[in-house]
Order: sequence, then structure tokens, then C-alpha cells
Amino acid sequence: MRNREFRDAIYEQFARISKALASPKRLELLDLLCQGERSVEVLAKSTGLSVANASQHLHTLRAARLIEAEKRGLFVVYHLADRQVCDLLSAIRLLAEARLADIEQITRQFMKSHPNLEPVDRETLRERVLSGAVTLLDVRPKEEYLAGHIPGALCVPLEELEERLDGLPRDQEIVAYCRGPYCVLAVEAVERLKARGFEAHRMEDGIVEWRSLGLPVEEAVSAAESQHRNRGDA
Amino acid sequence: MRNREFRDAIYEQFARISKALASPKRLELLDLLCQGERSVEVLAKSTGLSVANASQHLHTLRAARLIEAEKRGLFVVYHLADRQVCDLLSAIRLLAEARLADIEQITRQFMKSHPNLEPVDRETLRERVLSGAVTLLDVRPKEEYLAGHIPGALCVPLEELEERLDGLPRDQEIVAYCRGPYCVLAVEAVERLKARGFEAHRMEDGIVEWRSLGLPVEEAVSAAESQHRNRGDA
DNA sequence: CTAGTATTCAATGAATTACTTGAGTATATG
DNA sequence: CATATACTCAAGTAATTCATTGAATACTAG
Repeated sequence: MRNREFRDAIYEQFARISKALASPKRLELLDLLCQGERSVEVLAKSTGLSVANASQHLHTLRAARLIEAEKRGLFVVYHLADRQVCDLLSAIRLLAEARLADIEQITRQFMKSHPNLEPVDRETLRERVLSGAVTLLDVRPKEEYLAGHIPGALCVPLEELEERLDGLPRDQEIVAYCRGPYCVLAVEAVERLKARGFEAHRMEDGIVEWRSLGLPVEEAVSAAESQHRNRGDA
Repeated sequence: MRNREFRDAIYEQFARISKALASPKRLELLDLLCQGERSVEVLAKSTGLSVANASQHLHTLRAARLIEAEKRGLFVVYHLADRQVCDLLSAIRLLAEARLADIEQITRQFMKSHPNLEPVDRETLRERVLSGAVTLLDVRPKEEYLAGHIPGALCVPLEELEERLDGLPRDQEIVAYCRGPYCVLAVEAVERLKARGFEAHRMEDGIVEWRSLGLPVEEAVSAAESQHRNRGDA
């Protein structure tokens, strides 16, 4: 039956996409690439992979045409081939959160082992920010802050946190946020702040959730935006 | 590093979803289940799998909580666990179509080997339907027709086509549609109609595309719907 | 042209996954 | 109660995928 051959061929192609996604490490790599372009070395480091292994995973992602590589001098910089890839990742994340009870349990356990990280929810935060009773920190890399952040938030990338401690209020509550519930930048930031005697909390949701709820997002405009587009990682 | 363990655990969970999707046959099974519930036997037959093999694929889909099973007498009827699964599938399909050139080539080649199947696009169809110059056939199973069809379309499931030939006009153009570009029901229908001397064409898009374009869809109401829910395959 | 760095490639063995076969379970029918 | 039907399970083999290792390539700086 010719129909069967056709269908087999077509679904084989669809499966190229899903097979590329069928690995935790590759999902993590894609998640990172959703935030912006990265070199192999950086990707390997952030995911805990060996460079050779990361390179191979990137190769399979590339074979599925989910990402593209660009050689820049000594580095190979990878970026998503299509914005739709982010959508696909969120769809997976959403489904996983909705259907897999294990995820909730894992996060709960993680929070338990980090007992100082009492998360702050959106509603509470909005109130406190509006009343000026709180200092809000965006601890993601600067480019991501420029691409969109919660109004009133300060741009304090995690790497710069130590240098900027002097500028932060010791008499006021500090709330840190990052990309979302599975991003640990804010967790790290809050731990460091607490260790220094600040009163810090973490907002559970990140910019993605904030945005998708239709809440206001401030964007840095043209100049910064195009700079981000052209140079990527600074 | 505790963060790493957490991330590994979380991405491991996300990967449960994508691993379940990482097989052409499982994608096909899910596609079928997007149309409505089905028994193992029916699924096996439509996908060309052995029953035991289909059962195992269904088992892995179930382990990823993408589908659910319900025993009804002698049959086990499977259905999607969540509407979001359809969204995920379309996301994959969309990305695949956008990025994988092979898909276009495969469809083109299929159309070449079925040269009589000149497809009809939406715009042309709308004009012709409005002017009454065309008879529109929905050749999907009856339940799917009931769940939503293009206004003015007749319900003529492919299996019943032969018996209903007498009711179709020989002096007028006939256009058949089904689920979408990768569904071959309409292709088959057009071939049979042409063999009988009808002037038949196939609409390239299916109900899914029609719907997602915001075009009007007629739905059969309560009675028929609940009948569909309770009995499934007739 | 040499040395050094970033990345990829190729080869290996370990681990997973796919499909088949045949047996086993549950439900309906005579 | 025996039999047929629809499905699942277990075991085995073939095929694929994985991470690791060490070598090869590509580019830069001196």
C-alpha cells in the first residue's frame, strides 16, 4: 500500500524532531539556547557535560535542524534555528508539569533541602513592589534583562552580585527572580544574600510566567536590543 | 553541587515526555488518538503495527502519562490524557514542516505518483462552495464529522463512499477533505471517485488547518456528541 | 611556521530500545 | 463450563543510542 509508505516517511520525519528532544541533556542545552546564543564550551560547562559529549549532542540537535552553528574565530557559537523551538520546549514543560506528579515532588524536595528559600508569589510581590517595600532583583544575564524584565527590577546578574552588594538595602526586603521555577539563578542569589545578612526571598515564577500572565514587562529599546542581536554574549 | 542534581532530575522528567514521542509509530498513534478514542486493535490496524507491538507502544505512551486506557468489556479503549498533547503534536508538526526540507520533498513525490490528485486550496474552495458550484465531502469517520466540520460539507465516511455514490452529482465538481495534509482519506476518496467517472478534487488542508485559521466550523450538538463520547467507534 | 585553544571526529564497550514470538489473563458467547 | 476474542506480558535477539577516550582539524597569536 503506497499510503503506508508515505505515512511512514512523513512520521519518520516528524520523529527526527522528537528524537532530537529525547534526552534530558539536549533539552537542557536547548533551554539554554532559548536564552541566547552560546559557545560549546559554555554550554558544556552549564550542563555539566564534557566538551566532546556536548559537541555530539549539539550535532544531533543540528541534524534535526533545531539549532544552527556559526563559527566566530576560535569559537563555534550555537543558536536556535527557529523561535518555534522555544514554543515546543514550553509545550513539553507545560505538559510535564501538568501530568507528571514526580516533578512537583522533586521541586518540593529541593525546596526542603534549601529551607531558607521561602518563595514569594506574584500577588504578594506586586503588592510589596507597589508599596515600595521591596527591592526587586533580576539576576539573569544582562542581555536577558534588556530583552524584557519586570518593571522596577534592578539588573544584577548573578556574577556581579558580590560587587554590587554595597548598593543594596540592608533595611529592606530583597526579592530575586530569574527565568522560572527550574532556573536556579535566583536560588543561588538568595543564598548568597542571606549569607551576607540580607533579608532576601525568591520569587517562584520567572519572567516567562510573568509574561504569559499578561503582566507588564519593560523592554530595553532599539539600541540595547540590536546590540544584543549582534553581539550576543558580552 | 545540589543544583545540578535538581536540574538533572527535572530535565529527566521532561525527557520522559519527549522520549515517549521519539518514535514515528508512537507519533502516529497519538495523531490518531487526537481524532478520538480508539481500541488497540483499531490502532494497530491503522498504523500497520502488530497488536502486541502496538500494545507496547501504547504502554510507553501511558507511562509518560500522555494517554489513558479504559477497559470496556472485551476492548481496551485508549484516549489522550490531555488536550495539550494535541498542541504538542502540532508544535512538532509545524516545526518539522518549517525546518525539514525532506517533508516537502516527500509530499511532492507522493503527489507525483498520484497525479490525478491536484489539490484545491482554501480560497478557491470557499469561492466555489459559496457559489454552489461544488459538492463538499467530509470523508472522515462519522464521529469526527459530528465533532466539527466545514459548513455545507456532506458526511461521507470513506468506508461508506461506494454505497453513497448514487447520491453524488455527476455533473458537478466534488471536493473531498479529511484531517489534513498527511491524512490520506481524501486522497483515497478522490481516487475512487475519479475511477467512477466523477470530477473529484482534494482539498489540501484538513479540518485542523481550517479551524486554526479561524474559519467557521459547524458542530453537531449534545446528543451526537455524547453518543460519540460513550460509544466511540461504531 | 609553531604552539595553543576550541571544537569535532572515530572507535569502543555499555546501556537502551524495538520488534517478534509464544504464553498468559480477562471478558464475552455458545 | 468451554471456547473465542482482545489484550498484555516476558523473553530473546537485533538495532540504536550513549558516554568516554584519544586523535584530528581549524583557527589565532606570537
